[in-house]
Amino acid sequence: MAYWLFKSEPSTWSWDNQVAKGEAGEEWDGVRNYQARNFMREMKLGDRGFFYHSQSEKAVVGIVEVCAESHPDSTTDDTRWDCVDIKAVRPFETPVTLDQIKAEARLSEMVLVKNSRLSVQPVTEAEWQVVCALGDTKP
DNA sequence: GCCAACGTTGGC
DNA sequence: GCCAACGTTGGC
Repeated sequence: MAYWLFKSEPSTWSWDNQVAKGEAGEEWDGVRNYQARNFMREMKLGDRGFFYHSQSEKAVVGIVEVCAESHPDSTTDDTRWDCVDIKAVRPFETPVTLDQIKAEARLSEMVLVKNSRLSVQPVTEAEWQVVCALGDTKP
């Protein structure tokens, strides 16, 4: 199983919106970046991901699961863009802020730190464990 | 609200 | 195929 991170502006699509979709989950559509799309194409059913709020909040707030593998993005006719569906698994007991992540030496190689603009990114298993521990949340 | 970083587009 | 111009993102 692989681990990922999905970034969203809470004013556009928040953790609460995601939770409201329940088990059905929701398309992670609207991504128009090749790197991000390629990562989504690699995702497998059951892969886990962090749900990250960018902009004002800048914190990992929950855990999601891939519930549909890569398929065409329904918000465009452009065949270049694919996306996956994700569903909420559980919220973080304590959101883990970008500041905390930056302050943690074991997370210095995270894509979130290295390339802050990439909206869908891979997370290593070691990083996954550290962030979950910081958030007092079961991996 | 600003600005730096980065990705994409389009002209050559 | 290169590179300048432009648009967008996201941290501060």
